[in-house]
Amino acid sequence: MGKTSHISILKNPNLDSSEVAIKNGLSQKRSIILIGHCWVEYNGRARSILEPGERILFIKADGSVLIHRPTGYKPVNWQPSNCYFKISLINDTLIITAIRKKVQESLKIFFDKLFLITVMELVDEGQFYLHVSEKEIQKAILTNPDLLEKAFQPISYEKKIEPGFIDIYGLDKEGKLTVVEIKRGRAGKGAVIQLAKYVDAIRDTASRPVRGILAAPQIMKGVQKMLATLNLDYRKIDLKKCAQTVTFTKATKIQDFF
Amino acid sequence: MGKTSHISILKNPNLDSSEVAIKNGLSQKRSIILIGHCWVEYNGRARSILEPGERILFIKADGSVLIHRPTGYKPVNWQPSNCYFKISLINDTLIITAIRKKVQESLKIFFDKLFLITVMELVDEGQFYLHVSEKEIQKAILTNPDLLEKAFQPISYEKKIEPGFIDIYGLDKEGKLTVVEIKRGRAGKGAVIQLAKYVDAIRDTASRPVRGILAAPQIMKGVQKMLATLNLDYRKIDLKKCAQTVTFTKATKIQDFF
DNA sequence: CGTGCCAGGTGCCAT
DNA sequence: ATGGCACTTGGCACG
Repeated sequence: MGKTSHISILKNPNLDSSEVAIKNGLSQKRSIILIGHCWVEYNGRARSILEPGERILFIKADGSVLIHRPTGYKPVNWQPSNCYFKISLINDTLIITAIRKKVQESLKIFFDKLFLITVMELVDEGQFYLHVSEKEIQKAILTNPDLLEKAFQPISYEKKIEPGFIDIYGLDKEGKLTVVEIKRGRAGKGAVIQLAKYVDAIRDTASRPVRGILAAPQIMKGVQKMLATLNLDYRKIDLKKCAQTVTFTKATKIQDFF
Repeated sequence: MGKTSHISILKNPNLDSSEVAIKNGLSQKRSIILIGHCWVEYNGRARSILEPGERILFIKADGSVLIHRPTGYKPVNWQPSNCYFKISLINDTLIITAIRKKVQESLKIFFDKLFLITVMELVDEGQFYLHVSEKEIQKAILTNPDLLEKAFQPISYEKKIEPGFIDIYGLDKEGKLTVVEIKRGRAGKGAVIQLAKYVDAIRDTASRPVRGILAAPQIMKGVQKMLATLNLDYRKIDLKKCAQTVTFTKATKIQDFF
């Protein structure tokens, strides 16, 4: 048993001491990494079976579970946070059951050999910032409407109407009611359909002319024609300019623009 | 430095020896777990910054990368398999860069303190089986059409028409053309819209009566009414029976049914 | 809680 | 590569 500042390690533990270590770790809300030979059963929205092999089991302090094979960036089995655990040792097999009760789901991991147990308490207060999401494009356009179109005037955003939410709602330079649908990637037919629905809905309620703009950095093949048919517009969005417009700080909230 | 069958461990290593251990591990195609204090930059389809904190970095033998914070089932940053690495030690900071060249994306992890390095070679030949996906419901209905409706006769599946693909296409016991849309979970409005589109499309081309069936284990509130309005049917699917119908082997392919 | 929709979505399979 | 769509999707926001 080695111990660093806040990490405990067990090398080649027997299953009895493993059981104790895991139970202690869980009760103390530590994160736990188990490396060993195991097999897995999942039952819930679907069902799965993973045959025996050497894997890494990762249980986080918040009760999320990941099982990783030696390849692939995605876990082979998992359980989102807030599940509770049952640990038992039956017939030389250590059984870890992770249960989620909201959606009746259970994950059972059976270990017959453990190579390494790491129990740790990690301190992580760092903020995570993701830039140029759809929300940030929205924010950028609200901050600087010229990014969309000269003299565009936003009225509101995330406006609720029957089919869903309108990304941005405003007036164009002619003063015509305008519905803007934002896509952060290459916009496809789906985006056009969504926009058309919103335009129709607004036209019904407002009973005056309504423009529809698809705002995206790129559109897929055929989308331009589809837009033309439906009498909708496309405005190319410059992600770099959006990124520059949106401040590099998290502090400014979108609400601050109104 | 401790060593088990195929796991090497370094506790509280200095950055110099860490650099060596990581480079060796990578060149030997091992999986590596680093636990330490780090910050992260991601640049690619989007951009992100993760401020300093204690995390787990997991590099797999196939060149995939995961960075996990102490909470949340998803990695905060990642990189899919087959990326290549650059390791450098600059100003008491160990910098690990994981680069994917297909889609120009890079992930940079900066460590100023490492608590634990684990380098391992995992052997995992076990098969993974997943059951009762939408595909398997489809397979089950094709095998035993009574699971959908008495005397239903499938004609084809994944039939391509203008708006997309029809899950199952066939004749009901009256010989009427029938479009089946399958949902593996609780079907919502979206599923009804999808089904309606397909029914309309088929009606246009076939110019004879067409039935539409929504096949799902459950439907959401209001969907029944929506179906009634659009003159579409709902057939409840019994997932247990589907699971029994579909053999518990991975070998059988859906093509074998035609 | 359900409903809607985005995601660095990912993954699979089709043309 | 591009397109269409499911996913144990997860996650957030909002009525």
